[in-house]
Amino acid sequence: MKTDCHNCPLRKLDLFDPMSKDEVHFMSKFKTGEFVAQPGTEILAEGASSSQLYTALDGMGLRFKTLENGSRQVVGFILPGDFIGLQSGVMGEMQHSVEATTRMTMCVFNRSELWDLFKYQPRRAFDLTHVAATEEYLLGEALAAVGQMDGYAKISWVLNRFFRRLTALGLNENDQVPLPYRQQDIADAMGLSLVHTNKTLAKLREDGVATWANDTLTVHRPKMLAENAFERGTRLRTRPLI
Amino acid sequence: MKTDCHNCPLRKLDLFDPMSKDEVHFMSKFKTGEFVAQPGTEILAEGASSSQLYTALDGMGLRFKTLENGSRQVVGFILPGDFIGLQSGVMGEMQHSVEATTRMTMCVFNRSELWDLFKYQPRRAFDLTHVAATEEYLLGEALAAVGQMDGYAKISWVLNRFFRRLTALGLNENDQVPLPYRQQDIADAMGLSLVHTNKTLAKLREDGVATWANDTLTVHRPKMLAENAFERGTRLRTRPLI
DNA sequence: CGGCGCCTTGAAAAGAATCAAGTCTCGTGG
DNA sequence: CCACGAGACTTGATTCTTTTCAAGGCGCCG
Repeated sequence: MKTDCHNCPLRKLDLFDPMSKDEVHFMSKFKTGEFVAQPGTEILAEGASSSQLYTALDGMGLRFKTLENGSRQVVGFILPGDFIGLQSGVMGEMQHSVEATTRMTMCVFNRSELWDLFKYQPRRAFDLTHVAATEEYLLGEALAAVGQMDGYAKISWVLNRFFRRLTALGLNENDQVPLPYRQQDIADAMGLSLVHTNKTLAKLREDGVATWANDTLTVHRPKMLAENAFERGTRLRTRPLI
Repeated sequence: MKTDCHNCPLRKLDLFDPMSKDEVHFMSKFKTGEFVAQPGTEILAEGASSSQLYTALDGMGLRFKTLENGSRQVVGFILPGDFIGLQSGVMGEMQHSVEATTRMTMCVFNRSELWDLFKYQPRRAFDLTHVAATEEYLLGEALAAVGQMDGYAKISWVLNRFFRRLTALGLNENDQVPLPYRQQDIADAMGLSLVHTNKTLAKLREDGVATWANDTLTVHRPKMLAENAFERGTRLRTRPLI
């Protein structure tokens, strides 16, 4: 195991709630190892029951559902610190698939030990519920964007969200953040066609708002981007790290 | 308090997981009273931190977010058995508003006692997390429908969902279920305009699939409705009742 | 009886999907 | 070293779904 929980690089970020010594100790016992997924690998499959749960430590991925009619809905983007497998852990099986976009490193936990967490670490159990509620919140925001905004606002919304999340993770350098996804991924997330997504990105570029090229997103006018996305003045919301 | 947890009418349904004697006892202490909301009343407001949490006992309501541009996204429909206020309980404030559509009766819990649940009832805490994960699952399904389906499929999807949920609650009589919402609510849930929603409902009626009138949904061809909605052969999924 | 809320319907306008090429980059193999 | 091909990105033209606009109808309550 390369990364010991005691010097977890993620926990140091302001984005995540601090953890007590005891909690860190519990987590380091709870963590059974590390797992590296290569780009394009499926980490969890929709409908599958996994005996492992993960926390993304490094790299990026995405969550998606495949419909009967063949289309794909991206239900979330996985960035470092995100917990993977909650549904499998508490409901028995995943309701969406998870795939690695870049090379990903993940902390591995045994599902069978999840019960210990509830039994002996109520504080951590509460945090896990917090994580679940946060997921629900994020999905609600996404639903509102997909359901109510037009194309220009949708793309602004998703880029703004990436910009803010990645900035909180300390990955912002001169208003540039890494964004290794494909346009098709963003299209499938926002319920737009690839062509329309592409044209909308071009418009945002022409408008001098943001440029996304070479796996890098550059935001020239952060305020304008946030306005386009109807962002409310939301302060940084800290959350627990599992 | 009118309804004692010991003879809770909801718990008897197959839809909900059984509860141990001890758990029922804990819940009846956890429940501090009952609350009746009149139609149109706001039960919880987005951004507000409530000191009370609820479980819908009777009646129907809806969850929604209001965007800066004035539009409204319905993020969920509340039916008997649904837990209300999870986000407020664990994250400190609600991320969407909750409103009563019909007259609603709710079990009331004190947020301050939620911690006891985690500390002394790990099994119930697990169930609460299960509820949170279920919410996430339902939102994911809705996101896929709103993002990937066309109007006809979206309306089929939401009607089919109501039909199945209400049937599981024992409210199906001769393929008729109560549906006291307005067309605007369904439109705001599926990201369609009121006009288009209305025309699509007319089409489903003409096609002999389903008729929705007088707060009652009649499904003439359940199989066809399910097919239109791209429903996968999902068996009834039981869930915990809080 | 009047007004308000909700449902219904037709016509016009707009936004987004689809169709159809064409370009660029990068890794592979001749 | 260069031709080749796959995958991703661009762009224009056309089609069609969905929205917007506009108006009328129905039922219920004061």
